[in-house]
Amino acid sequence: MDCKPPHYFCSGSKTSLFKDWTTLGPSRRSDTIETVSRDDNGNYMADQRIKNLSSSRRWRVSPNLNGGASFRNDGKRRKIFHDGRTSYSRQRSKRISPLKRRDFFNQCRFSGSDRGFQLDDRFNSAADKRVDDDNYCAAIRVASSVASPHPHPGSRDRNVKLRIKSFKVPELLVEIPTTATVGSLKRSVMEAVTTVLGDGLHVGILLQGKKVRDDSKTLIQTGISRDGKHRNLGFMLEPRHAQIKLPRCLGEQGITSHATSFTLDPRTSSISLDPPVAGCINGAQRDHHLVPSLPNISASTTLPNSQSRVSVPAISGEALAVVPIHHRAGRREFVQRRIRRPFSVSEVEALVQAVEKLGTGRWRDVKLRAFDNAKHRTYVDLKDKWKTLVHTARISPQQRRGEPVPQELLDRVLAVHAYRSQQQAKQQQLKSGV
DNA sequence: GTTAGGG
DNA sequence: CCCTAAC
Repeated sequence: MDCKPPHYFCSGSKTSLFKDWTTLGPSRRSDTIETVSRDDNGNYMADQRIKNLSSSRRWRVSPNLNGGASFRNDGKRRKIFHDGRTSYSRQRSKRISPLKRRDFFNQCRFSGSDRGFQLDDRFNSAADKRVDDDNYCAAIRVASSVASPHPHPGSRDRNVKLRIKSFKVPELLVEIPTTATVGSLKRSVMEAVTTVLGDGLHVGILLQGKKVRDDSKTLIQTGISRDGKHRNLGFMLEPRHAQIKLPRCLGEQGITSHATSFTLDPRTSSISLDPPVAGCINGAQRDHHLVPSLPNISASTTLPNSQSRVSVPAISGEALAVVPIHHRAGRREFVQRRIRRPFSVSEVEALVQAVEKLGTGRWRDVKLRAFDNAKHRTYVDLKDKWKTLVHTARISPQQRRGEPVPQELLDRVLAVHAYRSQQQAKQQQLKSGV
């Protein structure tokens, strides 16, 4: 019935995916391990807390509470969302509060000392470089040098030192309604990127043009050895799925459930590597769990009238570092604000009537009496609505917004409120006065 | 789980 | 609508 807003493919500038990184931990020379996250305005900032990607991601939405694009992976939550939020308050009570969210993210934060280690391109052995992309987080590090400061004596011929000079991630397509805000566009792109980096990618290794598929092989067995003949060794970020659909809910301005999807371009780019060089590593990292880290996206928000895309091209780093995240299944989890659903006049009528009968302060009963079938109205909502009704009734009609509430109803609101206030005042006097 | 009130 | 102290 309602016309579906057109969708634009939004184009991003071909800027580096991994710029604006800052030093995260002790590093030597100019090589740094860097993390990227965003500030309160949703901008991505370096060296702040990382919102981690959770393998057990249950439902994901925009962190911006006002109607950001969103999607969720959790069937339970989705069910609730689609069936009218049955028992919403229960659900809500289980959500992560902002503080909890902060705590959650803090657990995922990269630290320069204990958590953030630097593989420094030195692999202890083939087996040690066991990159389980589901459990590991790799941060790209721009390095000016690959020189190993502490070469491990006697291990030179058992280790291979790799320097990744460039890194590309697959192209992203972000589809978003034209009625979405720029902010939600940004969030959509972020969601797409984090999803891809979270569990939509895995690392592939290309050796002399051939994919190395057997993870159990050692580097020597595979041919990635010390002889320095493998200039064409490459790492790839490969889409785990050729296409990832992200059901989204844009809670903005009546955009409620436009399916937005982004498509992963299956094309991948390889990482060029310098010839292997003997090196060493100080072990102890083999059990760290890593997942791809969050790159900085600087996609332009211009909306061309034709299809284009958010392109997430390449970084121009020179080395790769791997940074662990303690959080095992550490994935991010956003909380979405409920979509705004203004009370209709009939709802106001029902509310006023119920409050006239039950009075204020029995919102659960009011809910049961007048809104038992309105699953999206909690008793807190009713309490809040009453509060705004009282306020609305007190201000001038010119100041009121939204669908006009009949003055008759507002008069009743004031009458009930005055009566209840009076009762309450008497109670107070009884309590303190005697 | 509800209520009440600030955000 | 959200959040949460207080009950």
